[in-house]
Amino acid sequence: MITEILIKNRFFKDLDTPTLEKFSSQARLMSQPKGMLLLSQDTPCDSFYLIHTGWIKLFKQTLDGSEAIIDVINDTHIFGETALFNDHHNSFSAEVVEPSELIIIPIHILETAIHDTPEIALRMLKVMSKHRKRQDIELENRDIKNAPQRIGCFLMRLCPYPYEKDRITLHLPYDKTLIAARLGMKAETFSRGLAKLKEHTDICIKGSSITIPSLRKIKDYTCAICSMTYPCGDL
Amino acid sequence: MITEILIKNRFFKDLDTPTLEKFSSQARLMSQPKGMLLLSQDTPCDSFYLIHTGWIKLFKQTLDGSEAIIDVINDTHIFGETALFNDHHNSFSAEVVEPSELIIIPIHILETAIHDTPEIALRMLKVMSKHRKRQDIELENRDIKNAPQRIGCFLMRLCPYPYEKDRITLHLPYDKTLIAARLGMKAETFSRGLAKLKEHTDICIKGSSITIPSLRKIKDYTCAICSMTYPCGDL
DNA sequence: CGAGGGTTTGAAGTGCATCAAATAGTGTGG
DNA sequence: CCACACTATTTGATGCACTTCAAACCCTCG
Repeated sequence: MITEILIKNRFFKDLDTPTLEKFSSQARLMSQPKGMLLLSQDTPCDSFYLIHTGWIKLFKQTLDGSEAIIDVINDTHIFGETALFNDHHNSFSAEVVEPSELIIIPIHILETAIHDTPEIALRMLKVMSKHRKRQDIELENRDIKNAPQRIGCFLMRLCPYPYEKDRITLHLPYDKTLIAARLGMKAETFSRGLAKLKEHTDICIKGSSITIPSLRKIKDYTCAICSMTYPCGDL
Repeated sequence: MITEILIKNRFFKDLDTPTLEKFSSQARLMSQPKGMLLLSQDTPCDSFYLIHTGWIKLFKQTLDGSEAIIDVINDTHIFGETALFNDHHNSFSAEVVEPSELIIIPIHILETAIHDTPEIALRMLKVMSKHRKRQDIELENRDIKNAPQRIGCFLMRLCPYPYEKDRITLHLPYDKTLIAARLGMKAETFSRGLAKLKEHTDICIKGSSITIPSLRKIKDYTCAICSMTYPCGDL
């Protein structure tokens, strides 16, 4: 079961059997309800996680009690592995925001695998490289896109690939309040921004499900000022 | 000469001689004037750079002609290495913003070294991990700090370590316009923000040199809402 | 059905951007 | 060494996007 999940993931796919075995033998699959805190910023941590299903919020807590969202990630993503290069601490917290099934693996397995198996080190580099690109885009988005445009970008990235088909219906994967925070705005701004996006692109909003009659209109409105060329690809 | 520069850098220090030799034999030291474009976004690139002296701006160009600053980096930093995991392209451009001495190394050297030398892969991971932390903090800063606070944070990180000494005079490493962009604000906002910071912390501004009578005041004003604990360390 | 959180809406405030113009600073050629 | 040209920076006035505060609405779940 666990092995099956692992080999479907880019990071573990097509590894030689002994290496894969090292991970799978120590991995545990677990279900976690909404609200569960998995990592606590600056606290020692000796495991990392692979998301099988669900959504996880990564965030930083500040001295005055507020929080800054770093990312909200779902299946195929790994998190907590940064502790490896940070004295077994993570510089952020992680919380379940939608019921999730996670694979938890002792980080020392990853540590020795990186040292002993060049292929693992290489894959780790690819993971980090992808993350870097993701964060670069996020910074750019905050810099140059306004609220409705960031929302449009968010919606487009939720659309199943290939994007070509018209009339896509999707439903928001987690609370609007959290989407707002993820996009660096307040819940009220998100609400109003979505309304403005509707004016421009004829999307239809019913609670948490959204119907997009024309992706091209969203693209014209959202991507015109971006450095990425549509489609943005998997990030 | 080149070897001496390399071994002073965290990434190349204490490597075994043959490995170091592979890099140094193919490395070239060059001086580049302000304004020189070193990397162009989405253009094939087969070298990466180590900054010896000077400052380099990494940025993304958007379809409508504006640009978003990803980072502005100086000595000991590496850039362009991301092409390795991106089909020999970089997803950003790089420009010299202060006269710089750079070491340029063919990226295939790095590529084979990563594959053949576990130690190199490991160091690469550390570099990327550090970069990740840097970007996470940047995102947080944009989220929760206002303009004067981001300026304060920027100034504090310019201060020589250890920070304890009072009455530090430093001078801004590059144009105020660029610092503004780096901090995600306009030049006018930077100017006014610096003035506001002065009200709160008694810093003294003379052109591009700034005297800080009390680091504690800046810290109180700037770091109170941050997730990092002062001092922020080397990032 | 009712409590409590998520979401929307309205009104008012704030911070930053924009536009415009003045000032300071820098490098150039004479 | 000076005057000019050009850029960087500052300052002022105004506008807009987003936030804040407050209240209503809605939805879900016990």
